[in-house]
Amino acid sequence: MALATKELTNNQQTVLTLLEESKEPLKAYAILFDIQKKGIKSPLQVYRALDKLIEIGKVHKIESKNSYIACNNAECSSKSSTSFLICELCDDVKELKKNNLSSYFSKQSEKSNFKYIKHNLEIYGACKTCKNKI
Amino acid sequence: MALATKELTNNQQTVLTLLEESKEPLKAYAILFDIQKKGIKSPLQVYRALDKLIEIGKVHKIESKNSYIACNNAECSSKSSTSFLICELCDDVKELKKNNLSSYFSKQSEKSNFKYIKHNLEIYGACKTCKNKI
DNA sequence: TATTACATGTTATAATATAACATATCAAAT
DNA sequence: ATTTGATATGTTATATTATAACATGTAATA
Repeated sequence: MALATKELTNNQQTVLTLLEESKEPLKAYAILFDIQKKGIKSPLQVYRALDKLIEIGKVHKIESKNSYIACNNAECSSKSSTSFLICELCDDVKELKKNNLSSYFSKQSEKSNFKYIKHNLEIYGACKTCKNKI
Repeated sequence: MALATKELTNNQQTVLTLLEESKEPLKAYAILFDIQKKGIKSPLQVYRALDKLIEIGKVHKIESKNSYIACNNAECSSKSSTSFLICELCDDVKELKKNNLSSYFSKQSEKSNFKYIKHNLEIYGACKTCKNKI
């Protein structure tokens, strides 16, 4: 069965739904806390679901925040590469979509004789709503 | 006294020297292990030294690896922003220096109505030495 | 010399993530 | 229909990364 249509397991779907409904990135133990009523009892169950969801591109990890965010895969420029805009005032996180960053980074990398495979970009600043407050 | 010439404390200098002499990024507890003979006994002493060194731009954290690397500040394009080339084969890490990434990201961010302040970029791929092995 | 701002030392604990192992599920191959 | 292989689960324990809290020290300065 094709990856795209492969069904998720219960645990994976439970974690994904929670992330999709969340307005903000969630930490693993926050996820655990929120879904204990659905039968998930241990951190490992959460981490395993996250690992799988990340692997298939449904979820990304925001490394500098140890947080996880659901991805609208259709609009995501890449399964493995990630680019985020992180507001330092309100902690809002948005994905930078439909960009040419990969090809740009690939060229930049070549200058250092480095073969680009994927990237993680975290841009910190002020979001639309907060930029006026500065 | 000016920041640039401000002297480091013993703990800070000990941690910085270790990182500067290391060929690879080090984790906090690896640092602790390596310098226990120099009187540093607790994780907190390491983390505090790292915090300060990061603040003044002498050290960067590689978020996706929970590792720390010394920075040759003179060549570093920015104290607060970081850009790394990380080899997935040998784990070698190099800083991307003298680049125009900040202005590029600033423009990209504007398209999303986001005010750029700083960034962290981690590019994964194959380094000069390893790219032939793929 | 009192004040201020950092830095230190120490113990304890919080937060994040994985190891190890026994079972279970389920589609595909025989 | 059964065996196989790959993957997921449940569970307990533990490893790894990082901070809280608080008492003390140090050194420049007002």
